[in-house]
Amino acid sequence: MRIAPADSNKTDTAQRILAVAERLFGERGFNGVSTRDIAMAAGVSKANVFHHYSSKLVLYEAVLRSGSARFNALLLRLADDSGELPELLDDFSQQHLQSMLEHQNAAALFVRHLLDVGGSAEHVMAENIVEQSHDLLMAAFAALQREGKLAAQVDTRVLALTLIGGHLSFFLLRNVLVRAGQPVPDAGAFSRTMVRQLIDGIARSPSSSDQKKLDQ
Amino acid sequence: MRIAPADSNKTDTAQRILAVAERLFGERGFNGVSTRDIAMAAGVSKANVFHHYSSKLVLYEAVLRSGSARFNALLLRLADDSGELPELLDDFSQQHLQSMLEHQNAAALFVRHLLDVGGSAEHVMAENIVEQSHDLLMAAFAALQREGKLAAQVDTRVLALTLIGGHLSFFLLRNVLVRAGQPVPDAGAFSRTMVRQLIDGIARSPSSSDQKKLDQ
DNA sequence: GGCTTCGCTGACCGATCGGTCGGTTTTTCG
DNA sequence: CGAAAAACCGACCGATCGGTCAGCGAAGCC
Repeated sequence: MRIAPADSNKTDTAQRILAVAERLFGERGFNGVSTRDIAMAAGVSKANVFHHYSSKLVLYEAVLRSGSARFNALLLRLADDSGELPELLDDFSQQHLQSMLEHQNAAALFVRHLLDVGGSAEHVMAENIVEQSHDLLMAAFAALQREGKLAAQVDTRVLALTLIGGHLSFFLLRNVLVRAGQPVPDAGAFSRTMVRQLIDGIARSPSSSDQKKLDQ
Repeated sequence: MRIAPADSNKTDTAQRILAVAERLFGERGFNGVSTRDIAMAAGVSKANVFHHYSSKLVLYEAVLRSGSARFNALLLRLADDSGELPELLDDFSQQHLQSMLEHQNAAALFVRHLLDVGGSAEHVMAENIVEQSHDLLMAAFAALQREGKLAAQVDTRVLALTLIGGHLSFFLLRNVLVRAGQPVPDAGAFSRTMVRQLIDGIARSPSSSDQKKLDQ
């Protein structure tokens, strides 16, 4: 508590354990990582892990919480955005995808949770966080629609799922795509192209939305 | 081998073990399921599981293989499709999403694999299957583009990722959406709406593509 | 009939799991 | 300084893990 390190009041060691746990849990899932693995990777004894976190599950929940805190901060920044549709959507898409890739272990963790069927406490927690961000995105789209920036007949819920779904598949498949040989778009180019195609549609040549720097 | 049961030459018991394993692995992941769990759920002794499958990993790979066989059969049916863009995309999207939901455990299994980082043998296998289906979809889109049914400036790779990404997010989030209160579109309606929005774009009122039964 | 093969089982194995405990070092504070 | 508190450790615990093994009973084959 000397310097109050911005994002937490945890000890250095406790934070290091948390960071290592986030990486390992993200890479291999809860059951794929032992407390011995975490202790060894963090350079401490296994007993010390239990000194800072009373159980493996508690540590796991702490990882989940810290990841969700980061993500919520991102979403709140997006809420009070303004501008025209292409730039707005571009900005959000860009930041969302970049954030997924930057914190890939946390992202993987949440996806893993959505796959699990059980109604466990952590599962519900992960669903709550996802639902919360979904609501935020939906609200933003609804506002766009009210202002006439988004066509009235657009189903905003479907749009939201399509947009974050695109990010999801890019995130999950980027390694596969790399192996496939063809040149792989970086995240920025992918996000930009996807948003452009979403706005203009894929059936005809573009006309309604601006075209300026998109032909790069 | 008496009746040669259509899809395999395995014993009844061996098939039952396989089916149970697919469900459990899909629900909880490889490390989240013990061979005891599988044996108990299948109503056999644990030793019998090892009689039919030499190791847990071999059983897991068998599950993966049977899942990929099903999926490949679906893809091949899609390849020799013909018609106009809206119907074509609608058909593919419809069947792909429906297949994901029908075999949700297999789908979950593949997603889990894409999350894992290790270059293990099963991981590579899962990536190969996904890459293969990705290539098939890409080829179909390229043909559409050659025939002029798809706008020339469309990036087919991005389109493919957007489309299956939409399915992915629907698949992952359907439980969350249910909890969210608002009416949840069924898979068919979701797929139809997504394809329509992809074709027409979201920025303007539709004109180029047909509109007939979409206002349902 | 006998003899082999096959599906199947309960009992057991060493290894590893999450978690605990007693004790030692380091830090904090009056 | 000295005492209390917090950080940290090696050794250990019962439970469960994946996997093995000797043997049982029914079916197929001569």
